Amino acid sequence: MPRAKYEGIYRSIKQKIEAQDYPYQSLLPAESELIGEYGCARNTLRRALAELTDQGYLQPIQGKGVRVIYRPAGKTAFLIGVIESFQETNERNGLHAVTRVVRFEGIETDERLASQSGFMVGEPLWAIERVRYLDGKALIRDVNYFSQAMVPGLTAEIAAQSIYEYIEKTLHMRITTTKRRVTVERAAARDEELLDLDGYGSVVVVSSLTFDGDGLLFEYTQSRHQPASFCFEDTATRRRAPAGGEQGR
Amino acid sequence: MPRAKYEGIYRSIKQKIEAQDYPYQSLLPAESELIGEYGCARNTLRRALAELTDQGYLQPIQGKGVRVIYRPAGKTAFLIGVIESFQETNERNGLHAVTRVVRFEGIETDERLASQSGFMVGEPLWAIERVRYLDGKALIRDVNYFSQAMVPGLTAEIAAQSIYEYIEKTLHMRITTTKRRVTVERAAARDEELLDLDGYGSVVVVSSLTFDGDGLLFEYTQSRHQPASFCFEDTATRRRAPAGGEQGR
DNA sequence: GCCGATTTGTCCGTATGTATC
DNA sequence: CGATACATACGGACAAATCGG
Repeated sequence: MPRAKYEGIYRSIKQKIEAQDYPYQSLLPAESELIGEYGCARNTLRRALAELTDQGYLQPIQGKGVRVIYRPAGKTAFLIGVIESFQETNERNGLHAVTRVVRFEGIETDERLASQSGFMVGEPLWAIERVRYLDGKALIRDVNYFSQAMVPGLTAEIAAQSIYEYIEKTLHMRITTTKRRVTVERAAARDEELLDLDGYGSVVVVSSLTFDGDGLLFEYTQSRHQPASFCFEDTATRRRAPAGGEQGR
Repeated sequence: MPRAKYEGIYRSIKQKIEAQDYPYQSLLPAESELIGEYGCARNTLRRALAELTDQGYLQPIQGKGVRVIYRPAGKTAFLIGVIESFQETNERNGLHAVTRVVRFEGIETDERLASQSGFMVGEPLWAIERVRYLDGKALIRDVNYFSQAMVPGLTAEIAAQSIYEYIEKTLHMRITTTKRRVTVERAAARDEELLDLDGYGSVVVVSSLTFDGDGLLFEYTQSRHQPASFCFEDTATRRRAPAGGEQGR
């Protein structure tokens, strides 16, 4: 069960929202009521609500209440603000996935890679290239670089399964933060060769940096997607002032 | 000035990180020290740190400290988890932008639009189509639908400037939450006609729903980008367990 | 391996400010 | 104006993880 009380509350409310027990556009019961229901302090409840707000489920309105702005959506390739492995994503969406490893070797970080990734020049890395098939079509080409020092004992066999599972279950390492950047590039020759591009001349490139539980970089990955199969969702909130100057109003 | 104390602390620390006063990979001073420095309660400081953690600046490590994982990056088209208007984005990046309105009319929500956007069938909308030029090249085609009831008095002239500025400054309405979805589509005939696609046969489509301060939907937009000029960043954090079951470990 | 100091994580209770109705 | 609801801030208590002796 959830280690933390606020997390249990978070899950409970999230579940009620998804079940439309708290329907779209309705107001949640007041904080004071929820506090009674869950038997917790105000701060604890508010922490749970804050998380749901960040994920685009709720919208608090001062002096009025907390509005539900979640609506059931179609299946998507990514969850909002959450790290998921390729495996996990497809299991969640009920798809049959196959991975083929087309390259696996030890290399040393060169200048170009260092500037892209943030690894030190000369640091030994595992360079892995994999093609991901969904329902028989080659849709994603992943190029991973893992620190050899931080992820020892990696093999092509593990790469064919789930590297994340190996890292978490076997090495007992915690994956905590990932920074992603999404761009679109013209398809390289190797993209054309390995992927079913279906007439698209371009690929969606998701570049990501992953940090472990100590805040140390251990992975740099370029994930190149066939465009039609790519989808990404995000929720943003408006901050106070647009950076520059504060005007009175 | 920042209304809230935690926000001042947030900005101060953020600025020190960006100035590499707290360098990449270093540990922040302990909470107890920062509390002394800012003269605040622990919770207040922690709120500021939490925000920086969400934005990918910090990585807290229980029992150890808080690690800085921010590195100065190149200019990007979008900020992480923050709502910005087209105008604001380009001012921040020092680019010269021009907007041309190619369509402006009142319509009623039909079935198809209702299912995409969440507006009620029959609800009167403003339908606006605009092309955005950066340094003389047509890079973005925006198709906006605004609720007439919630955004009265909209004109083509305002659309040529900044609709968000009109909404916030004149209507005194607050923009609070935006849900975005990023996909890639083959270029439509109208994309080819209006945009400088530079040989790309596809466009990046950012569909977004925007809610006002009361949690009510007032805008649905499709923003179609020339692929080369598109960039999107995100920071994700790993949650406890992958949904399914809790295994002991 | 244990213990104690340090540091972050969670939770509580309370007081005050501010927006809505 | 008062009642209600969310927003901010404080201070304290204990738990859990890390690290060094």
